[in-house]
Amino acid sequence: MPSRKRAYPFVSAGDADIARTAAIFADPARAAMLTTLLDGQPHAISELARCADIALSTASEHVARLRSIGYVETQRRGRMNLVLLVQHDVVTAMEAIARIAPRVPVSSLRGDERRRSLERARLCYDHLAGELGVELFASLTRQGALRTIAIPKNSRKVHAGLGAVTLGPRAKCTFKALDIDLDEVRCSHRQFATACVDWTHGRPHLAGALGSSLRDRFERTRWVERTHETRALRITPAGRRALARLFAIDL
Amino acid sequence: MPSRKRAYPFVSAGDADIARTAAIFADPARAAMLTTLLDGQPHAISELARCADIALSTASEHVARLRSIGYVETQRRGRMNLVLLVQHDVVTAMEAIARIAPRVPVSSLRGDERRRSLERARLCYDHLAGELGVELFASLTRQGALRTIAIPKNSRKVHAGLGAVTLGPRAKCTFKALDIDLDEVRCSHRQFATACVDWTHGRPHLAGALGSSLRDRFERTRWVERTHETRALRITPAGRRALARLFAIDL
DNA sequence: GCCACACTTCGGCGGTAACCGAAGTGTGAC
DNA sequence: GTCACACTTCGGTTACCGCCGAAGTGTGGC
Repeated sequence: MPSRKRAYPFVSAGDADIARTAAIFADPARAAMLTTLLDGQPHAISELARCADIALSTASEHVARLRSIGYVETQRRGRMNLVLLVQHDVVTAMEAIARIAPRVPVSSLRGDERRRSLERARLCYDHLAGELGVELFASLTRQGALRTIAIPKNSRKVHAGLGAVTLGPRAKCTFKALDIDLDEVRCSHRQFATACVDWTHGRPHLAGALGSSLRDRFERTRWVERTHETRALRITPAGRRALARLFAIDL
Repeated sequence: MPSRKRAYPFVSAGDADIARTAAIFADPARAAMLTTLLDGQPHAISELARCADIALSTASEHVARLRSIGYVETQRRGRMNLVLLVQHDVVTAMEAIARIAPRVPVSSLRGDERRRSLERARLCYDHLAGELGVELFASLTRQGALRTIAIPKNSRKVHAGLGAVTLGPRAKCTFKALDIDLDEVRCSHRQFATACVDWTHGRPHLAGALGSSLRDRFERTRWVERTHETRALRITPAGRRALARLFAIDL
């Protein structure tokens, strides 16, 4: 962060003000609040304060700032003030930053019930992760809906050993059956489909716009349900049946 | 930036450390240096210092930090120390941040020679912009190599009035003729193809991995040449001929 | 009316980190 | 050797901004 307001150097005239924007995400508390908001649901400010482990007054100030730049909108519900993420490109930016970010060491949740439910099925930003996400990715690849492209040998940097993800020959059919309109997904300005390595299983799950749509589909049809204030997901009986029928997955 | 080292809140355990990573980009000087480095060329530290308008000693410190986290590598050349961007996902992150960033007001370069050459042809991060970039985008769309998808009416947010960009029916043929391997381009982890609105012309030019490849092709064959220490590009006579022949463009 | 609760605003504190100049290191030219 | 030059390291300064608690506002319940 600048220690002094500087004149902007020539190179950035007419360009985007990257520094000022990155500063929004550069605070742990704000980043935690935004991460919570990535799920697309409205959250009370007090809840965001708890997520970020800061005083309510501080959280309120952060929300005011995020609102002033148009990232979130707030809506009074009784005496609560619900916060909703409305600038969807924020998701893209956070995903891109996350790709080059080191992982926060996971130490606090060892061996208990909570950890097991997170390993089973959870949200990773706004897409499905955990065993559920990993198995879905594998199934979609098996049935030819997704294709992973091997990295060419002359590539300079190998990103966690993963190639790119594109649609396979059966994509249209598979996603149509899931009521997902691929053209509409493409219209989101974020990375269309990408693989994200799961910290619980070390195998890839589907991220990007397509991953988000898939998660949306799973939630709308109540194949999975949110659990209170964690990112763990509960797979419903209907979800279990759908997984077996459509993806040959038995968790 | 944190004013105090905080315990990371629960929500981010196992997740990426977004705040610490965003902090790298959150300083105007570092952002300017990185923007300069986006062109993929090696730059001397003194040059970066000039770009960012800071003391050499400060620039040296920034480079040391960027090197310690693996974003750049340095290589001694005589008494100079050349800096090269090696973590390519940094480009993606900066592009994603730039998309949601306000523009730096462009005031200092009105009406002079420099401005005109920037309007003609220049780099926007690592792809072609200015009249050249805008006309190329239009030509590629005309000949069916690119296709822009209209935004569906129910979309919540319109991003600068632009839909997504995908390949058109003639893509394979057109890009093969340019010696661009689409599968290889797909392997980069960044957004495959996207439209970026040009600040000089208000019309889109091609960004993303494909835009970068195109720029690379134009440079390798010397259709365009860098000018010293600005992002303006000079179109060579060979480039002019190629533009007329392959794209029916006459600048 | 009264209280409880969710949030907002304000004042003041404190620590991080960006900055610079000066001194130190290493390379190249002569 | 001597000087010039590109960079590195160090010490000290400064200012931004994230933080909190306290006081203020507005809504809902009784």
